[in-house]
Amino acid sequence: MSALVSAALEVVEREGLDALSMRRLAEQLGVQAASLYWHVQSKEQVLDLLADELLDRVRTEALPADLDRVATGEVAWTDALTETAVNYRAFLRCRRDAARIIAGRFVGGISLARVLEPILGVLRAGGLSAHDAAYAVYTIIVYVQGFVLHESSPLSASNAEGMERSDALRGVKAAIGALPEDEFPHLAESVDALTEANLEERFRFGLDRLIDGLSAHVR
Amino acid sequence: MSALVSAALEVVEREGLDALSMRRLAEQLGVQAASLYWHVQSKEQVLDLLADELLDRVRTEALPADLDRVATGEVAWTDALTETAVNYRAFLRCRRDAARIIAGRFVGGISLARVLEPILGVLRAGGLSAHDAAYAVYTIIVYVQGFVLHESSPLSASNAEGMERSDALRGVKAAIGALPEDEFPHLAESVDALTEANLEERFRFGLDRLIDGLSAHVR
DNA sequence: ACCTGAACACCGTTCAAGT
DNA sequence: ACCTGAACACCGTTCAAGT
Repeated sequence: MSALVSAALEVVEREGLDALSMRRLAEQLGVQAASLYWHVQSKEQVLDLLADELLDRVRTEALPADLDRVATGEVAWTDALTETAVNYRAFLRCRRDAARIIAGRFVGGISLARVLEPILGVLRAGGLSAHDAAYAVYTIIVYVQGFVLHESSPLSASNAEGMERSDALRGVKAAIGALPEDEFPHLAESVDALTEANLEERFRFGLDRLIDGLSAHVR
Repeated sequence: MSALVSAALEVVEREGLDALSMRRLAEQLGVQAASLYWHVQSKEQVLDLLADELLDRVRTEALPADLDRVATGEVAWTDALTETAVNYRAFLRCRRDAARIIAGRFVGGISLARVLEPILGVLRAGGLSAHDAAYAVYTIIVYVQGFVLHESSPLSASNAEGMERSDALRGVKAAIGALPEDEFPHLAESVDALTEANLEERFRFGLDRLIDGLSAHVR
């Protein structure tokens, strides 16, 4: 990994993606901002390199080790797929702003290929056609990235001025509670589930439904 | 709708979200940038207002008119849900940068409540518990937003220099084709489905699997 | 081959001052 | 109640010039 990418990664990890400017990145490298343009074409390209590096870490850190044991019948393909998605979410959650960096752009490089290949293998072993496996892996990725993007998105400025996320959610809950119940009967019933702070269960619910649906599609 | 919000919406529609600066917005209103801060606390708040306005339009423009005919048994809940998701995607696709604006922040206001209420009604009529209906609507929203975010995301700077999206995809396809086939056998089989330019069918595939899974969960 | 200094055309935000 | 002018501390990017 180039010094530039590792410096960029360090800035993002310590100060967040919004703090990553060409000037800040140059400072991290002990160099002037203008110098970066000898190594790189634009800030966009820095973000591409960052996304590619993160994708590489997805492969080494988030892909379960036993994906190849699906083809041998030792592991159920639905379980392998679930574990992959759960690990991917965990990865995106723990590396600062990783979801924003990866989801915001489409880098069709070798790193993506290396991530997709084993997952496609799991789906093929599960009995999906090459066509459906492509669609399925895309769907899973979109769901996981969309979920993490949502759960780590800033709350609206109005209800988030330096607040804890859970406090802000309590505010939303209170606001829903104050709505006329005859106009919003279903919302009133579902408010607790909608404003839970722990999204673990919610993630699993959607993922399980999705994989159930894929499983039913094979039969 | 306030003049400020409608001006902001106009700038976004004509020049894109990236062109929306406080200075550009002020110009649109025939005023100095500093003046905006009498009406609004920050740019963040402008984006919140924008998201809220768009959510209001989701309700009036994207929610199917016959959602209440699910409760009477005239319309199948799965069909109503599918139509809602399809319409929502179409809405996000046709209003410039709407996905980025809405997905990027969580505005727990009345506009969101008005969107969620009828969808929750559909799910409740379909037999889901209040708890599961909450999870299900969240899952659908995450999937649709994640999908549109992905399909309208910029391609990496390296393969998108002023290129058409379809040309860039052809480039990705060629790159995958050049990979050693013994190392990437599944990718080689799935490359066509992965690099299709038309995402209509792909969207429906994931959505159908998801709603199938929800449907199976009820029984 | 790699870096600097200086500049250009921008940002979001604040604040005293105006009407 | 609403707006301006000027300023502050930033941006990404270019380019001649340095070593």
